[in-house]
Amino acid sequence: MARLQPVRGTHDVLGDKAIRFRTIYEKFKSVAERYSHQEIDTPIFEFTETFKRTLGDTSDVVTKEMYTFEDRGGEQVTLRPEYTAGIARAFMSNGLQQSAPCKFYSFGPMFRYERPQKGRMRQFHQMDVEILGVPEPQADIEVIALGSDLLDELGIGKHIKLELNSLGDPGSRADYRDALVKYFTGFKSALSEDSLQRLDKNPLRILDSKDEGDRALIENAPRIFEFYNEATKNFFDEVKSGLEALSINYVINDRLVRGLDYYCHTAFEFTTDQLGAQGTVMAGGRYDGLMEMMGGPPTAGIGWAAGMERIAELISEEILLNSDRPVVVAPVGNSTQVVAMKIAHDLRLDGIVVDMAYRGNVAKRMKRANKQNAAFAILIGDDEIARSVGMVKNLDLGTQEEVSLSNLSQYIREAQK
RNA sequence: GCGGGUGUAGCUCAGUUGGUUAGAGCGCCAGAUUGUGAUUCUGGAUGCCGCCGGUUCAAAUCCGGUCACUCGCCCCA
Repeated sequence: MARLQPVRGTHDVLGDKAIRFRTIYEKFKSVAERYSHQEIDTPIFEFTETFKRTLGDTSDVVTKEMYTFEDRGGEQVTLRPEYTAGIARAFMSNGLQQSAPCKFYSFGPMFRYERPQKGRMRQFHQMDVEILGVPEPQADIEVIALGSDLLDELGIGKHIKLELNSLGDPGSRADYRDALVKYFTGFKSALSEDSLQRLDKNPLRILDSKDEGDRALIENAPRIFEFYNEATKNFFDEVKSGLEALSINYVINDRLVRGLDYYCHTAFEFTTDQLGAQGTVMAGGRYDGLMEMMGGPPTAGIGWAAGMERIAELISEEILLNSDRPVVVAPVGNSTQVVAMKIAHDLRLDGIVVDMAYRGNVAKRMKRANKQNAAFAILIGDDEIARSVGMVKNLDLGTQEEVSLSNLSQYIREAQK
């Protein structure tokens, strides 16, 4: 027997969750469009190589988290674990260098083979925003402001803080990396096993180790800002003063890093303490080296991705978008079925949300209406048909009156105001 | 991949030192009320006690394994 279970780490989106998702998406779309971003939808899978190139052969995502398989034509393909690679690829595939700068937004499912946990699924959903072809710090400011506005409009800005850092330009970044390796190599025997691996794979990552022994060493490790050159400093200052001009609060976290080499300058995360171990709600940064690394022309890029499921857990009931309450048409007796269906259809053509009470006696059908959270029930019996009226009952007030069929739509619309 | 917790009705959960027919609330269905819902009253059905094996006269209960969920580590949105 087939297991009537969803695959581990996947979930059905329905009911309250669906409403939350839709609310978040509508706000996201509206805010992104106000920043003049265009919608883009890239395929949910790409050639495996696309992700390997961009994420690096040693990253956890590539080494153990990708859903990779061979298709019938023998191609190695991978369900996307993140957005940026696909969008960068689309940028080049479509020759959009011509129309740069490009500002995109997108929303959809992502896949990572991980052990599920609170706020972490194997199929999850992200909203994503990218600006391609703008090396100026104004893009950094705009992208962060977009994210900040969205969280505010979702009513969760107060629970979330913006952590900000600069990884520097490639020059200062490389200097810092060297200094870190040198420093930690001196304490090799004291480092945790995890950090020991990070030392040659991804030394910057040691900085956010939670191991107590590591933390003591990290305290005295060289700080990234000591290695900022003039260009880096200027860029970062512009970002910071821009955020201040827009009254966007941030805290500097010089332990906030990105492992891969194509990242530079701005790195940021919007985090909360209300989601257990998974505190990051939105994260992004600048990746000016990415396109070149993928084999395209040098193109600046900055963006962020935000986790729908995580945000869905934070937003409160009050901001959820509610849909129109339906009107329920209830035929009385089988002979009225067809006429009732026609009445329902006319109402629908007039833009009214209509459900039908399909079976049972009048009490049953009224019950059905009530369960659908209907505002009105319209009883249609032989008697009503003979006189071209419907018996319209207001289910909130318990009152009812006969309304001529030709006035039904208008009556409902007025009453719903 | 590693460690902790939990699996009993559609949902939330009780179930005594192992003891024979496994419970409650909510929800669901039916009736009171065959042209009037939500309230009220009455009645009904909930079930491989996650799955497999072991111990025992006897297992929802104890033991082992397994699967799932969940929390944390790693990593990330």
